[in-house]
Amino acid sequence: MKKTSEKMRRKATRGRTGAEPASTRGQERQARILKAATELFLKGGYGETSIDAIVERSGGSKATLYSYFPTKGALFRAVVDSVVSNREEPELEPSDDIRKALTSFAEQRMRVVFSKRHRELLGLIISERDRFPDIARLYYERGPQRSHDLLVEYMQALNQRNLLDISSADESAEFFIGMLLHHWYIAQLYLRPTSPTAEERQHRAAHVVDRFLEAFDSSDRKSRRGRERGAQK
Amino acid sequence: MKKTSEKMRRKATRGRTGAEPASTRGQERQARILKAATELFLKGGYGETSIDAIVERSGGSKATLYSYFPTKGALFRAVVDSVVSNREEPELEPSDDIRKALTSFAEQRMRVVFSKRHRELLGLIISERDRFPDIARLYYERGPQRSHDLLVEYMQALNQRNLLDISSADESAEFFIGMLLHHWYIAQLYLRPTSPTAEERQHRAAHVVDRFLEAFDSSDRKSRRGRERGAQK
DNA sequence: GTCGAAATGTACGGTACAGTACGTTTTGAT
DNA sequence: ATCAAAACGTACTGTACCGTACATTTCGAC
Repeated sequence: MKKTSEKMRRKATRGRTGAEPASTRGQERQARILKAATELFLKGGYGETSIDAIVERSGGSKATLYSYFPTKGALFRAVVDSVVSNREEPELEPSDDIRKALTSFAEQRMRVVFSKRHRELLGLIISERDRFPDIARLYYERGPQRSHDLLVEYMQALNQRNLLDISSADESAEFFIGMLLHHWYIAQLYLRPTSPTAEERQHRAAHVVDRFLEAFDSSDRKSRRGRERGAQK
Repeated sequence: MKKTSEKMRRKATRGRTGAEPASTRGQERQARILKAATELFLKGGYGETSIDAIVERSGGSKATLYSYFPTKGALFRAVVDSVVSNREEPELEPSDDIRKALTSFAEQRMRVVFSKRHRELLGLIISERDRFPDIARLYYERGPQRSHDLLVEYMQALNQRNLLDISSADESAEFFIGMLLHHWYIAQLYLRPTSPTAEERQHRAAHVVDRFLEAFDSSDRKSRRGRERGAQK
């Protein structure tokens, strides 16, 4: 056992901590594994995706995989965690132009929720809900919950300034999002649908905002009734 | 061999066909197996439920099971098929009292959709959507689709008689159901929630119908605005 | 180029499970 | 009581797969 100073220096510069990948090489390996696992898990689910398949796709070896992720479940957690965390955050520009703000929010939500990636993610999370309930909860809080809270906050602010006529901001937000998403959401869950086009999303966003304001905005009431009348199936 | 008349009569009444279970005994065995399989599949999912477990619970033997259901997948199909087919059908009493009709419809839908049985069924169907896409489609058509169509039909009728002011019955129905179900539906999917109580369901049904009529019923407009004002969180 | 750590490949242990084979027991009609 | 069909139970086959062991190769810093 010799203590050569070079090695000690090297070790010192790295600042490695037990868990985290030390070198660039390690990071790269780990990333490759995570990527392969993500693709396979999203496509095939947990039970149907074998470690061997992940190893083969990642190009690495089984032992390496297990040196980074102690178990299949841990790898799964890491995958879903990264996917959930790297998703587009819900945003709501708190403009005074209510129609514009709501429409933009609506379109953004639909773009995210009805994307291919999200569709795969949903199936995965629901399928493994019993095995990994904490993951399902994490998703719920970062996704639907967060989006809901954002909308509630905005509506409460508007309500206090009498720009909106709402008895319960909570319920109004639920209604708005329900109108917007529900129908396509279940189709997405049970059929294997194609995502709506940008046009369809815009169309729907506009209609939902119209109806919503019609029911909730006292000043705006009955204004655009004529315009809507013609151009719908 | 004596031919006593009683027995011949009995056999004649049976009318056995090749596939179908001949005797009472067979029917009973099959039913026991199906029941056990239903319970286990609904609770644990497809992959997690083993044939041996089903056999054990049904009290029968493996060979018997395989004599009725050629494969695990076939048994699963039979299970989901029976559960889906024996569900409560969506109903809509086409009364002229719009509020009453919609409210009753709404409460019925929620009672079904947020029942424990239905919650389990959803998870199962979504989880195995890739393995059994036809089953998912069957469920969708008999459940959400059917309920939607029913509502559309009703709304179109009302619209033609100018009792409702709707540009697209399709869209209106989507909005109504979305307002009604979406929020709790999602919670049910991602968390492991308790079903809403009868009171909560009534409360929500009333609110949804109110808001809906406010946005869509030209005659009813602005009538109950004051009443709603107080008693909401 | 040298050396140690990281990565690889392969093979294996252990286990869980779908489906089959077959000898034995139960059932229910005559 | 008798007899055939149905049900049973147990053991077995084959397979898929998680996780480990280990001997060998590659990499990257000096």
